[in-house]
Amino acid sequence: MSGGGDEAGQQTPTRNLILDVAEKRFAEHGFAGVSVRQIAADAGLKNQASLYHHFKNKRALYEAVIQRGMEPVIEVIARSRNEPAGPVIDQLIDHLSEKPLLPRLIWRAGLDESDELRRIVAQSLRPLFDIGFDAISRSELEWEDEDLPHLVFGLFQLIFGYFAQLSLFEPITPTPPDSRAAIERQRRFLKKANARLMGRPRAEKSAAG
Amino acid sequence: MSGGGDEAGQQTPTRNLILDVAEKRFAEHGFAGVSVRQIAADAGLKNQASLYHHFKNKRALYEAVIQRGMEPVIEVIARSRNEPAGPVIDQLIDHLSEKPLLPRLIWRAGLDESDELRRIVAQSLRPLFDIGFDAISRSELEWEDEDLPHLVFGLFQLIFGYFAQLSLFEPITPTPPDSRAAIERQRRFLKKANARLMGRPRAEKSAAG
Amino acid sequence: MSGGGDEAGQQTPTRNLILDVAEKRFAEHGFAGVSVRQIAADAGLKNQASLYHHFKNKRALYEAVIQRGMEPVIEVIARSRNEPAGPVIDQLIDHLSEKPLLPRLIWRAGLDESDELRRIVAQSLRPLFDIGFDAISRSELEWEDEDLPHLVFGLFQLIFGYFAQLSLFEPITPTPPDSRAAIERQRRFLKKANARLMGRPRAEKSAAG
Amino acid sequence: MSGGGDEAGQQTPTRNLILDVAEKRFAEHGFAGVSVRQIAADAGLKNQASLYHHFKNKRALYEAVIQRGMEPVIEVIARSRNEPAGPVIDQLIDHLSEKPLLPRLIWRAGLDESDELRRIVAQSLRPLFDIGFDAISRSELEWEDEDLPHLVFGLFQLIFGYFAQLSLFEPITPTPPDSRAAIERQRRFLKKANARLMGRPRAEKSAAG
DNA sequence: GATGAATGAGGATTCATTCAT
DNA sequence: AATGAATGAATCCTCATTCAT
Repeated sequence: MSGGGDEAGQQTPTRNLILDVAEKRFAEHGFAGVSVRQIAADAGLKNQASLYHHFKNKRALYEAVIQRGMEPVIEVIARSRNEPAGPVIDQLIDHLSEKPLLPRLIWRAGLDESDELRRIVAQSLRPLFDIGFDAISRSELEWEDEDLPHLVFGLFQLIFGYFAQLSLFEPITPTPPDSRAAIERQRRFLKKANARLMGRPRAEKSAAG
Repeated sequence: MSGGGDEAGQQTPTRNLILDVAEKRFAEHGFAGVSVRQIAADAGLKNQASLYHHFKNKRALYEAVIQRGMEPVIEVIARSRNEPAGPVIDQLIDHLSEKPLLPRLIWRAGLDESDELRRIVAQSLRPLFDIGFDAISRSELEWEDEDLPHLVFGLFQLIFGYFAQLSLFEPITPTPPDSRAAIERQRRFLKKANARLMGRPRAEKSAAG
Repeated sequence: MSGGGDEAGQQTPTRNLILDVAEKRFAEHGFAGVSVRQIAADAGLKNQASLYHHFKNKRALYEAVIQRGMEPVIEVIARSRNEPAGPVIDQLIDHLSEKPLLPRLIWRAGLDESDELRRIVAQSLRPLFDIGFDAISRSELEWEDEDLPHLVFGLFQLIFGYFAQLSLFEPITPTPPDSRAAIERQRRFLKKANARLMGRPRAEKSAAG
Repeated sequence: MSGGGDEAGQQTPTRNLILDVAEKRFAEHGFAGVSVRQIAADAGLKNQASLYHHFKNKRALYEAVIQRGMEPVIEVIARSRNEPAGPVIDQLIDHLSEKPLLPRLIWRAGLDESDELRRIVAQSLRPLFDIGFDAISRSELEWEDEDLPHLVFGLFQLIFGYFAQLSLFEPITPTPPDSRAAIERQRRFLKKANARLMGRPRAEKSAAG
């Protein structure tokens, strides 16, 4: 849960600076769309060679970025074990909306590239999925067992997808999708949607009965 | 001197062949992750130069691929006007699962690149969103007006996201996410989810009662 | 004196059109600086291939342009045989200032490229040089025989150089170097310079004495 | 990330070597007529990429070549301030004949390309023109004021033109135009011509009187 | 006489990476 | 820890040219 990783991640300031700018670039343009030169330049290095002092190669840098990016998400999730879904969603939204690069980074990594990368991401998301399963199993709703993975994955799509693909949302929303207001609407929407999907209907039913 | 006018799209076989292989590559690796050389080679061209007879440059080819890819989706949607949501979902799933490259292509284009590309995609999705609005407005559910865009966008995420990010789903599903069985489960899940989100359950409930 | 050349120069309108636009481009950017594609496009051809119906290859086109360009210059010079230098200068200036591409074309060809080209140009200029020799030999001035080629070549430089390198003249002239006024000044200058160089001054001197 | 600041011109040996071979090539074939690959190869680089460590791009290299080439010319001229025209001509001839690439380089740059280049050249020649004006204004000759720029420019043509277009001179000279003998003849010619143009005649007149 | 298509070679430039300093 | 220099391979794209139609 510490993250670990190939080179254990020493914490020099330059290394962190590189990770910062790389995160930004990779989130925006993907692995293949970014050059080492650009990252080095953004990090204030006068030479690309310097970067190789901190990371074995471009791919290692990419993976370090992903790993570092996933860490806080994992923490948020870990902290939420045994909490009800509502607060988890809240915390995820808080985190994702404060670090807008993160969802795109994860989104891309899941879409992109080698098995290796996807394994990292999938593995990191595992706890989130588990929480989902837990929460569902505590609720009394008529989903069949075989539906559960689809439901969990769907919730993941709803939560992360919004922040990852903000720009596609733009044409149909009155205020910019990354505005405070829009994010709060999305928060409310997600909670309602979650409630409906997770079985509030039943509650309503019993209330109605 | 050639270029294949922006939207004209003459239908020479070579041009189509190029589009086919480019679609595959772009869907798999994204714009920056594919080289013109590779596409040309895949298309059986002895030389990259030949490709430039059909497309002004790499980007133009990419956009042509997107445009061609979006077309059938748009048709499916257009045909579904005034139909209930259920069948629309069915048709979308049929289409997306038969053309597995398409969702990833769209997903990437929405994530990626220039405003231009995103405009194409967003514009193409517009009718889908409109159908969503229509369907919702006909249902009797307690969504507030300002929630509607979020709901519509959420449904889009649920439908396309599954096919676009199959591989992230793999660790938590018993059968491969692109297997017949998994797709049918996803279909059922989507319909149930849609029903719950859209509020139809109520009708069913009352009917059942 | 007809020009002749490799392919005898049929006179189709397209061929002439190509020559026109090629002349312009070659004069402006030199042989290597122009692409066949550009010339074809300028000539309204939809395809570069069409150009090869009229000229064996790029080089042949270039030579045809030079040859065609030199022709009228040669004629002007030929007509001037046995005339005094003054009128020859006048006619040359008239011609060069009306066809501003010509001097640059010749200038470049003399500077550029293969022996072949330079031979064409040098050969075409031969009569001009001969006229120079004639005129000088008729004047009574103290140039020694071995100076004569230098003098003749110098006059060539003065006459053609002005029009070929207008832009270098720009910073030191009050009116644009290709303006009517500037050209008339250059005309007057050339005549005076010629008179001084060729020895007419003497006549003036003796007249003055 | 490198680039060799616009006018800084660090003096690494490789950089100078590149400049040397580029000067030669550019003088002979012009900007468009030379490939970066050729220059890199001539400079002993195993790879074109190395060249880009020293110059941002081909054009920057070209401009550096021009700038470096103009420098000594400018110095020669600067040193000659307030000297009579004769010695200036001598020094220019010495310099130009020892560096035979230079005149062609300048000639081409003045003929060629972007405003930028021409500005560099024109600006560099400015002092030469000024010296010309000075010399003329000290002589007592009947040129009218408005003729002066033309006269100065004419002298420039005579001096540089010979060396720039040697090959056109070849057919009419007994010894090769770049032979010692021919250059000395040109030197004598230029001085005589200068004397005649600049008004020494008068001096002769007064001497005769 | 004109054109669409194709192609080998080469254009400039950038890639990620290494190595000596 | 950082950098200047170098490099092989690859990038996208254009070159001049040919050929079937």
